[in-house]
Amino acid sequence: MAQNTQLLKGSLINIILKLLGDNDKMYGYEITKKVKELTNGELSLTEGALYPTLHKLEAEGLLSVSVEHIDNRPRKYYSLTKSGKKEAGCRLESFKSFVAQMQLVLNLNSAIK
Amino acid sequence: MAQNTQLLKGSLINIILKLLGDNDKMYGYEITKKVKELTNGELSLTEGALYPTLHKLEAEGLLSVSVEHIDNRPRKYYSLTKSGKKEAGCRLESFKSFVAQMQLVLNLNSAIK
DNA sequence: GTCTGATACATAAGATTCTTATGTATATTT
DNA sequence: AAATATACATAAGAATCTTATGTATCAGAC
Repeated sequence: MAQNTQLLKGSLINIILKLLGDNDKMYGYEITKKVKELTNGELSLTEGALYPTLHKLEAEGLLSVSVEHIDNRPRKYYSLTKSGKKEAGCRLESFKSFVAQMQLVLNLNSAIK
Repeated sequence: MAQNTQLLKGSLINIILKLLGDNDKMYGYEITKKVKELTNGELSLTEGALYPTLHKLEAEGLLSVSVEHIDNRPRKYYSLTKSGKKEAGCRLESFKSFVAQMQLVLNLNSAIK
């Protein structure tokens, strides 16, 4: 099943920003499920990486939080703030370009490999 | 010119393995130039990251070195070893799949962003 | 003839980001 | 009753990168 662990360096923030750009509010656990679903189980975010990153983005003012209680359990919904939307736009642009550059490099002379 | 610094986490090793898979021997400085050239200056490897990574891959037995002297200056040519070729195949496969998953996630609902 | 920039290597301190391990607590399924 | 899923959280340690610095040679500018 080839789970791509160990391969997320630097992309976690971009994944979060992208999903919140599309969905307008999501909670942490939901994000982990969503990524698994979107990638057919190939990519797994660990909670140990996710939650601190959400806190960091909140501290930076890119995300806002609202807590709701579902089934007697708290959920923290995150949304992009106004400045978060701007920043997300920039960062995703350059991350997309980075990913494109990676494919460029990886797909040269594919005859050889 | 939007230089994508800060975005290379985890991909450096894969870039090295890919280039050495294609070119059979390269030296460090040449690798930095090659990446700049291939990506039209968008991606720059820093030497502070590159050289330690080459040393590490050598220590792991994936690369072999031969020193040549050009213009009275030493060059260390790196090549994939036998086991390096095997490993490179595996790692590049899963890195390619990771990059593909990234594009998958980044290009959903692009209408919204 | 000296200075700048390119070539070519190297290392070290510090920052960032991830993994792994744990912990708490409730709800659902077996 | 126990295991799994839901839902958050933090902390120690590892891995990987940035920035800064260092050495040394060579080519071209001025």
